[in-house]
Amino acid sequence: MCLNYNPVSVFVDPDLADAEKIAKEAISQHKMLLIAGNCWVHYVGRARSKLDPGERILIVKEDGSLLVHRSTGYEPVNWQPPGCIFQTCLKNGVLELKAIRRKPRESVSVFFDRVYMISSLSLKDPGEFALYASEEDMQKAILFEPSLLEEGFKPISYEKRVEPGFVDVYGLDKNGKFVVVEIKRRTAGKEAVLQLAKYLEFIKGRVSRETRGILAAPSIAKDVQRLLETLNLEFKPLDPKKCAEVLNRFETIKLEAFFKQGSQ
Amino acid sequence: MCLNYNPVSVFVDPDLADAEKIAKEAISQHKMLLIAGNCWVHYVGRARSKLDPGERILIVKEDGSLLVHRSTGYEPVNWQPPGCIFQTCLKNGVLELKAIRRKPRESVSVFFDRVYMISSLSLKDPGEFALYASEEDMQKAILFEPSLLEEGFKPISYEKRVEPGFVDVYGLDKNGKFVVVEIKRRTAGKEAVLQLAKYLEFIKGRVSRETRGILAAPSIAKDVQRLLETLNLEFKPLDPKKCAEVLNRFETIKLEAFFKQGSQ
DNA sequence: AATTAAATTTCGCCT
DNA sequence: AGGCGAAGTTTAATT
Repeated sequence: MCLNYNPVSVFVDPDLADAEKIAKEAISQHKMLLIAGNCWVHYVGRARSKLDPGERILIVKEDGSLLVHRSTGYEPVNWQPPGCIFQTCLKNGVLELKAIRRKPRESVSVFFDRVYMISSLSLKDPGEFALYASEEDMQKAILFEPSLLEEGFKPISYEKRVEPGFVDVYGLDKNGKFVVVEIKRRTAGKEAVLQLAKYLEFIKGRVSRETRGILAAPSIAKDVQRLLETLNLEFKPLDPKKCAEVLNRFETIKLEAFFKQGSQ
Repeated sequence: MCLNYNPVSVFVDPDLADAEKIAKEAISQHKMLLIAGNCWVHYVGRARSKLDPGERILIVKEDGSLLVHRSTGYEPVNWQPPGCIFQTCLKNGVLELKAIRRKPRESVSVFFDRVYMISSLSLKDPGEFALYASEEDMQKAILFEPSLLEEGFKPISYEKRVEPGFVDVYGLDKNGKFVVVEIKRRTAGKEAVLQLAKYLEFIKGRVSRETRGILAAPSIAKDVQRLLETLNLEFKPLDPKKCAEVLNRFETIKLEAFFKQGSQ
């Protein structure tokens, strides 16, 4: 009835007393808790709701958030945001799991009379989430659509090896000057400016033409902007959302080209 | 490594080939699919996103919706609304699960290199979900706050047994007339009107005072309204949300009274 | 902390 | 099916 493996423990068809023990332990140890069973739900707070009995999935996350999912629908039928306090109570053959929140004062109670499966999970999740575009995507977008950087820009190469590291994008402006581009996905900090300065220094020593250094990022702090200007570098606002639109457009074009080719 | 019980099958530490088989089967049979494992996610569509590797929960529901949940946060990090088409692909030790939607054209791909647990579930869920107030709650709200029905209304009893069934609420109006109230949670239909008429007919035969029949519901269809008027009955708009506010207020009052009592 | 604006908003009601 | 408005909206950014 029980299986353990690395970050997960699964119990199938536990009695409600065992289920309560497992749930209590998972919650107190800040593990993710997952229950499949027959339940009904009461919510009182900003609004109020009742969910009549049925088989559903309950998730309690490490941060004290709660989700009740039915077998259909993208949205949870009931939920509670992070930071809840939890109580469990086993009485008359019913296991109650209550998630309480203050500010606003509200609570969700889930009542189980059957638990088919209960699982506690310790999930390690260091992965970064990048909406619209990662730094790599922003680089790709500039290569697809160089005018994102400035009118007349012509990329020559990317991820170019220079002594201190790799130059994100490297090219010529409309006047034939060499341009070194450093891309940041978030508000550019001092490090980004210094990095760009280093790369430019290296390039200057190896090229006879005039050079420019451009820092492309969604935004830049005022004091960092001053440093940038002191070092004779430039800032270009680059919106990840705009980059995503460019990438989607080009991928669609590539896709259409593929279908055209395929149909001939 | 595998446990079966009634509506759920759970597989712990399956190899990716088994996981693919289980996933394919669950999806084709319109069962709910649940995977815990190490994964990364790409989304392209209205927007675009990348999620770097980490341990997460994937849910595919019967209706073809998809959810990727991290260990924290109330919202899914990636998702796809109901009605998706699914593809799976096992290649180079990576299991890809792709959910495609048209209109708008978008797709979410989840790549697993480790599956800790995979489960398919056949959940039966007939339970009704009532936001704000169930019919019973609306009845309770009128008893707490009779002016919800009309100014001067005085409830006498509720769930009163009459020959054809049970009268929801029963009382006197400000002029001393008997009032029979029929409550519906949704737009009132013909049945509700006929039911109220039946109850009122029964009451009329047993009471010497004048009587009124009031149908309380969020709304009523035009043709049903005509029938209602023909039968000399009345309609009173009753908003479940307003009822919920009343109930919350009274529960708070009851709670405060309880605490006052407790502290003395 | 409070206010405002955006969201892969979603969802329901109406035409 | 498309458009509008509300949501237990939520969430992030800004004052």
